[in-house]
Amino acid sequence: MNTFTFYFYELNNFINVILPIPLQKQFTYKITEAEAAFLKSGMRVAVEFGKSKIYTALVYTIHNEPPVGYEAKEIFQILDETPIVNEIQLAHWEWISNYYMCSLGEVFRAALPSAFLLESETVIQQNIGFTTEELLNDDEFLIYEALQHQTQLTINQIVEILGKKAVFPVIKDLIEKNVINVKEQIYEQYKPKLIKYVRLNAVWNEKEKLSELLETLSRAQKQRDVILTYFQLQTTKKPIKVVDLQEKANSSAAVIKSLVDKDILEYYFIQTDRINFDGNSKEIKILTSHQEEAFLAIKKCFETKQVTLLKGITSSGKTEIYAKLIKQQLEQGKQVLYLLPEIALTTQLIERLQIYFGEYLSIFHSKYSMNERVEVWNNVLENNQKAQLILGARSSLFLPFSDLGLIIVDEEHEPSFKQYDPSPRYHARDAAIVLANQHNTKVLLGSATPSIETFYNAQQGKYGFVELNRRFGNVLLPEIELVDVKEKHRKKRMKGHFSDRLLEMISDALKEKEQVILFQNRRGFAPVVECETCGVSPQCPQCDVSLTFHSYRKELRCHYCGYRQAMLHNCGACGSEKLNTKGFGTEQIELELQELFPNVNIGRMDLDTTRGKYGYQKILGQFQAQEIDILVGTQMLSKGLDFANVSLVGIMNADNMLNFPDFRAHERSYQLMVQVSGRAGRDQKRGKVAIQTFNPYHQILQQVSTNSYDEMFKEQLQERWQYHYPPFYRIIKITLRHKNFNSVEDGANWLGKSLTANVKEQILGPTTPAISKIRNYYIRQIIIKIPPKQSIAASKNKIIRVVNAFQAIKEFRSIKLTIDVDNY
DNA sequence: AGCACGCCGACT
DNA sequence: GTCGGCGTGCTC
Repeated sequence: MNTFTFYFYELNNFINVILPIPLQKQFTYKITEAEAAFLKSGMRVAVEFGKSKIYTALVYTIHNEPPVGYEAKEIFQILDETPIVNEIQLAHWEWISNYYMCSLGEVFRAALPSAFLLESETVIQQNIGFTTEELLNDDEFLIYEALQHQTQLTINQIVEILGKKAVFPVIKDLIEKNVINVKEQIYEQYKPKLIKYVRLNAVWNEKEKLSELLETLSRAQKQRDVILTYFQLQTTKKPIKVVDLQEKANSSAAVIKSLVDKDILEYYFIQTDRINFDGNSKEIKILTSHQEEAFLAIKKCFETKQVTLLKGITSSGKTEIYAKLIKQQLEQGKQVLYLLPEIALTTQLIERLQIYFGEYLSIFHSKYSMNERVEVWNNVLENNQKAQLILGARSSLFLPFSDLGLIIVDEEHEPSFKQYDPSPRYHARDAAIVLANQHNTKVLLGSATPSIETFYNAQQGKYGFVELNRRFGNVLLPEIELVDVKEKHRKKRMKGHFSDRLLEMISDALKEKEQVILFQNRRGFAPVVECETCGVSPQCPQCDVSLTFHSYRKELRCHYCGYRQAMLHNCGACGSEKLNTKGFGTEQIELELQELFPNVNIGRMDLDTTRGKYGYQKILGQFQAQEIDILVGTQMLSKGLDFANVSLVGIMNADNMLNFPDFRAHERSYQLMVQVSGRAGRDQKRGKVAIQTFNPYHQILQQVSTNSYDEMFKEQLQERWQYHYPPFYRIIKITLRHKNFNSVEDGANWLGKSLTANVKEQILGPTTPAISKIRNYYIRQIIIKIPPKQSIAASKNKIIRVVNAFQAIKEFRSIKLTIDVDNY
């Protein structure tokens, strides 16, 4: 080695990586010259972090600046041949991290399917053929010896064997000396799916053997049937799946297995993609003149505006317009992202788009398995045709698009586009607009009841605006009737929670063999159980809420922490046996209905009945097949379900949503009621909606019944301005949580004072939220309102400085603090 | 976020 | 006398 190359080697190579942890810092690792030439931004590497942890990190930058103050560690292993994350994504992540005040690592963790992040349970195995034991030092020999008895060792086991913590240098040495390898499957959790096929053993292939074959099976009727079915299927010349054969022959796996055991049949495997479409695609319906008009208007808006809002009432045929826009992009070879709220993804919409775009369409949401998600990711990364159109929930925003032509955000007003719990707390609609900007492409927002912010932006000319006011086939909007429950109570015309008017309407619908949907925005049986004698109701021991009674299992549950206990027989405070229920939920409605209409099939759809991947489909399928006459459910009913035979929608109690303590309660109530109403009367007949309320003169109810979105918007906007809410003021919410009541109290007060002193904005709080304790953590909140025309970025910087000062105080170090930007 | 290091109570 | 509780500080 001459001096020059020696010097060159000393010219160090480093990478900065993103680690999937909530730390703002970047971490620097040392790499070799060869690694520097190979690695690219967006590839994954495994790195040692701390003394005994290995993380999947993402290469961010490659450089030659040695870090000051510490010696950089070397990377452990390179995990990718080519980048799995592209430059646009990285830029987008950076925006999310800045805007939503979280670390890049948190975005990284949320963005990648978990299969791409390796499990920390690292396992080593012995390399076959290593025999030169004399090369090993003591520690290494100990491990080598252990591997003679055990095929694999975990890091913890190695720590035990060696009796010390720093085991990575030893492992590294062993890898270099070719003694061991790190088990591959740790890095690649993704397994391609294998399908089991069956074929005839080659021995029996000749025609004349057939009779001989059947002869040998003359005494096994079932097996004979299978063979005969096999020959039938074989005529199609396609590979025969074991499941298909089993089904067609009306046989069992055991019968086929015994044929395999007799060497008559044999199994073989073909690798398939999990996500496959095998139907026939159809041409998009020709647009009606109104749809065509809207389509052209959208195209026109896109010439000057990056974002366009399509406000189209329920069943105005928005989907067909989307389809035509999508088609144009696909024909140009561009990728399209179609975002939908999670719950809407299980519905007929998928089927419809599948018919139009089957071979282009991939679906991506949280109920898909890890493996399915990796497949979609790879297909998008390689820009494969079958993933050119992505239909997905908010997280599909993070897929590795490289050539996006259009983003559609359908049901734009839906609150579920905002992520609340694990950071990053992003809003998918807003992040989609930024992403589109980075791809230099367009966004179409669609809704029948746009959010106040979006409609305001459209009104201000920031977004393009197109309206579609006619229902497909000119079906009339449902007739909405407000039922005054207070009045009915006074006149004693209530049966349980049903007014005589609603019951009459239900009977009428059932008489016509039509279906009914009843909406109650609360699950369970009765929210609160109260003692008649002393007024005490049972509380959750871990949270500041009353327990909810679920009659099905006769138990009390907490909807915040999942705590459950058996229903009490007498009051825990005074011992009285007079326990009463207050309020009502879906379960109780279902029960009352069963008594009122004993011969009618009733279904219930809420969180409790839709667990599991196909939970929804099952209930909805039954409803579709008209096995269920009345469907009772929570707001999951409101999402894009089209049932031709539903003529009546009943809203059991409009008041509890209107009185919800949130600045959006009125907007949300309006949206929800309009969406639910839209389920009534899809075909020729005009649907009916009954809304039961204690206050029929409430302006929102009036606006719902007269279908006055514009009036609702004007009124709400006025209130937003008056009380300093979005879209005029921006809101950042800080939440503090601690197991100790006094700790949060002190911390929140300190933070509130410091924010007031250092940040000019309106600081509200600290306040105690309506639910002051969850899972034994006491909660305090501080709201920061940023006035219009003030730099949000500057305000955030000031907030960050105060928060850093807060966290530097050791008494407050144990307080869990979350920042939620645009917490609406 | 994890995880190790470090200093005070109930137990073999 | 030790095991283990969770406070505190660091991770390239």
